[in-house]
Amino acid sequence: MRHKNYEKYRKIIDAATKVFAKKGFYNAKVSEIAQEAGIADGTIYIYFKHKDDILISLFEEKMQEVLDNMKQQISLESDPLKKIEKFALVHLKLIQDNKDIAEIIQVELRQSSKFMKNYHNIKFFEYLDLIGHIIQEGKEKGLIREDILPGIAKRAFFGALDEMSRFWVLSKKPKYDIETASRQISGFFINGIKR
Amino acid sequence: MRHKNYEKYRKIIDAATKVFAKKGFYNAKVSEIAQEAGIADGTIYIYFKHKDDILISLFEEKMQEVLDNMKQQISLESDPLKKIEKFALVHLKLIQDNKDIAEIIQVELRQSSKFMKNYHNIKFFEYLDLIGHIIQEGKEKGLIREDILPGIAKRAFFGALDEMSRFWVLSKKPKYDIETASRQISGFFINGIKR
DNA sequence: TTCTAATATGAATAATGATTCATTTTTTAA
DNA sequence: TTAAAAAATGAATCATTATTCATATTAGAA
Repeated sequence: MRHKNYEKYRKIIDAATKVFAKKGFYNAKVSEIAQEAGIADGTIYIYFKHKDDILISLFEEKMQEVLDNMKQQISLESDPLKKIEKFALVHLKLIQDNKDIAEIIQVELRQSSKFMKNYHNIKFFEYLDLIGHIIQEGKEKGLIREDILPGIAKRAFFGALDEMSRFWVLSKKPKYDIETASRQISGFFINGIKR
Repeated sequence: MRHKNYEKYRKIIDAATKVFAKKGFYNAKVSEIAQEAGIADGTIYIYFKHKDDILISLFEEKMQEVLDNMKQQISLESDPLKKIEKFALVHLKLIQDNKDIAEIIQVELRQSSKFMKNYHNIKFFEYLDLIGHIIQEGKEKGLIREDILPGIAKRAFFGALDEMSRFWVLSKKPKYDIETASRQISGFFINGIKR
């Protein structure tokens, strides 16, 4: 699919991002996406098999961007504890600069587990594993306590950031600025796990 | 509504819990809920205004239970740091013993923000505030650092627990047992915020 | 330029499932 | 015991929308 006419494929993805973010997957009409993209309803079915397929593709595209960006930013730091700080900051910045992505992650990440039992969200696991690897590295360098389980810690840290962004997405006026929130969260996470 | 015949009201709520948990709100048919409850489709509309109303009522009922249970359990501890440990343990236990509730919280808590912009989820905020109050108390007693912001910390802590339960709900075989997970999470949270 | 294949269109289809309501059953109280 | 009210039933309605497809447009090759 994605080769024929990449421009139009992108246009549909972008339109769908907006519409899904505003209405949620189930309340978004395919015709709205078409309208937002400035094309006919039927055209969508040349690029995507069905509505679900739009969501999955969109999610993977977005996650890939996020992933690439995060990897790049993290690679600039060498100290694992600094990497964790950076992760928090970059994640929350991303959410702030791109609420659509945040909403999609928030709602659709949960949806997908329900309406597509078989769709395994590889990209998301990769994202989680970025954190897992940092923690592993920290343990190896003796910076992080031996008893910390990366499988739990990575989820806890992601969950903390994710809940914070859920809050932002919902409230009109963010109560805390990115730097404060990110400093607090990575702050007590790091204090909590360091040797 | 909820006075006429509380038994049947409960029966519908219970049926809906099962069906929503299995299929998710949008894929759950009202007729399935009726069937599960052993009543006619139309009967549901005697007790609830519409499908959304079932979800909202159900959510509030469940949250009330969770809230009462948690308050009770926490009150048994006097040390704020112990209360935090207890919170994690009770939360995760609840999830394990009652996956239906977990799934509803996971998916519908997010949904609701989308499909009912006006529905403000008071019960959920109350739950979050339990954590907030504990942290406040800990600060007052000089057990928790002065610079910790309860508004951020409570969300981070809840988020950590919630992401952990998401993982459980999704995976067939839980990889970590409740005690380990809860000890880890409350462990590094407490280490992270204590003075 | 002209023909063909690839794309795009959007009106029509067709399935779905929430909600209603005329009818039946059950409960209440006189 | 009986009549009125309340509760329950489930078949019929009715709106909603994803998807299809016959037709039209565009692009590319010859």
